[in-house]
Amino acid sequence: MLDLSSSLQDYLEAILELSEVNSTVRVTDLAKKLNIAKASVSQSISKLVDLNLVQQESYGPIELTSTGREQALKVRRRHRMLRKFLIEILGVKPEIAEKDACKMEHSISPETMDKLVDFLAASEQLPQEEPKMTTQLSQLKKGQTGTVTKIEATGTLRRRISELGVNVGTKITVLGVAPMGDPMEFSVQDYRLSLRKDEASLIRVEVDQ
Amino acid sequence: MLDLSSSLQDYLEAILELSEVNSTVRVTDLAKKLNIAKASVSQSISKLVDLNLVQQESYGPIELTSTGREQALKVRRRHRMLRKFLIEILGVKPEIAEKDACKMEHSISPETMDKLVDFLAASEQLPQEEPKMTTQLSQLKKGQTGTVTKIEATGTLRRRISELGVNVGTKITVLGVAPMGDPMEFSVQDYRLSLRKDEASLIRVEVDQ
DNA sequence: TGAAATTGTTAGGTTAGGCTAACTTTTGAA
DNA sequence: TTCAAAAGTTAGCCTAACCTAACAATTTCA
Repeated sequence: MLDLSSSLQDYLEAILELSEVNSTVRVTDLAKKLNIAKASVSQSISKLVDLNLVQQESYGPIELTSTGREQALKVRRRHRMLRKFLIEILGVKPEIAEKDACKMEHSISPETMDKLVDFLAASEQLPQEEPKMTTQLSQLKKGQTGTVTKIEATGTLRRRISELGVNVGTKITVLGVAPMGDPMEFSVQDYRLSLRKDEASLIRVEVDQ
Repeated sequence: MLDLSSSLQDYLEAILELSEVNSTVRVTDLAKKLNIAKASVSQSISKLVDLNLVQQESYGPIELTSTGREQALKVRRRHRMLRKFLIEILGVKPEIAEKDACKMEHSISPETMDKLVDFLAASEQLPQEEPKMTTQLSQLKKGQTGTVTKIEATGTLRRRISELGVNVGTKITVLGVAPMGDPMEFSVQDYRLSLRKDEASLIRVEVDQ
């Protein structure tokens, strides 16, 4: 694992986020998202290109390399875990949790992160309530919101889903379905997310209301 | 509350720590503790002097002003709380907890810190075991270790004791007693601490072993 | 299709927080 | 009491990450 500065990690994470919403990621998008001057973004991107984490031809769009994507996913995973912890365990307000997670993600060691994940897992097991009626996420209609009760995917897909911020307890809303019924577009914790229908069918949710 | 950079906060905290162990704090001590070149320390101290947080005549020892001391105590309180949280709640190893707390203390918002303190307080109340035999901390002999069960001090003194890192559950060891029986010298969480005998008598402990 | 608007880059500057080397002041031991 | 070692300061430099201003490339659309 490379030793990236916090700032560069933030760039990677932002590129990842944007690439899931927009078809191309451009300097201007990043500048707006991170609230940094275009010129500064441009310079930082050059650094990331030198590090082989990002590809960009002059004046062209920005794309993560596979190493870059890997790094970005790790960063985001930490970010989301931390936020989840702050919100669900400590009861910090979401806006503040978001900001703090953003800053803390850079100072927390892998060991502590692991313990934090353990703690989250343990606390999720505790409240054993009566079984609820659940459906596949893919069954929800546009506009409906559900709370994830179980992730039936395994292996890489399970990990990926988790990295995308979808975990037991997460609220997820259907934003829309593509013309052919696939993929589906969701909103999770303020992020947009696309999943293929067969992927969504491996996530069980309890429909809200 | 001033808006100090993390680095300057670290200096303040280190000065406070050193001032409790040494009679005077010098540039060299700080340089060694923080692992930073003397020249850099010297410069940073000038900044702190400009900010009225530290007093120093040229070539003389370093002393916190009252504002500086206040700031330093706040920083240390956050540091210790975080470390305590990492160790006691998450079960992170002390060495790692120490390092992480050091870095995280600068990125955590007051709101989150409050929640964290609440959480610690709540988790301390849960395990209600049978009452134990306790004594006043002032009754311990040199070399004995006790676990704090109650702090009977109130108001400012109570706050001060807590800021010094002494809280319910804290292990505290008697390092020695001054010739006249006062003050007493303790070791708490790797720090040295002096308390007057009458202050120590307001802390109840359960003797270890 | 070509000028205006948008997007991206370059040049040059700032600040914080480090560093080394060279200097000055203080201290303490012969 | 004097002078070498230790302690502290100053000068000058570096890097990361930001900035603005000016310039270059690319789109867009009239």
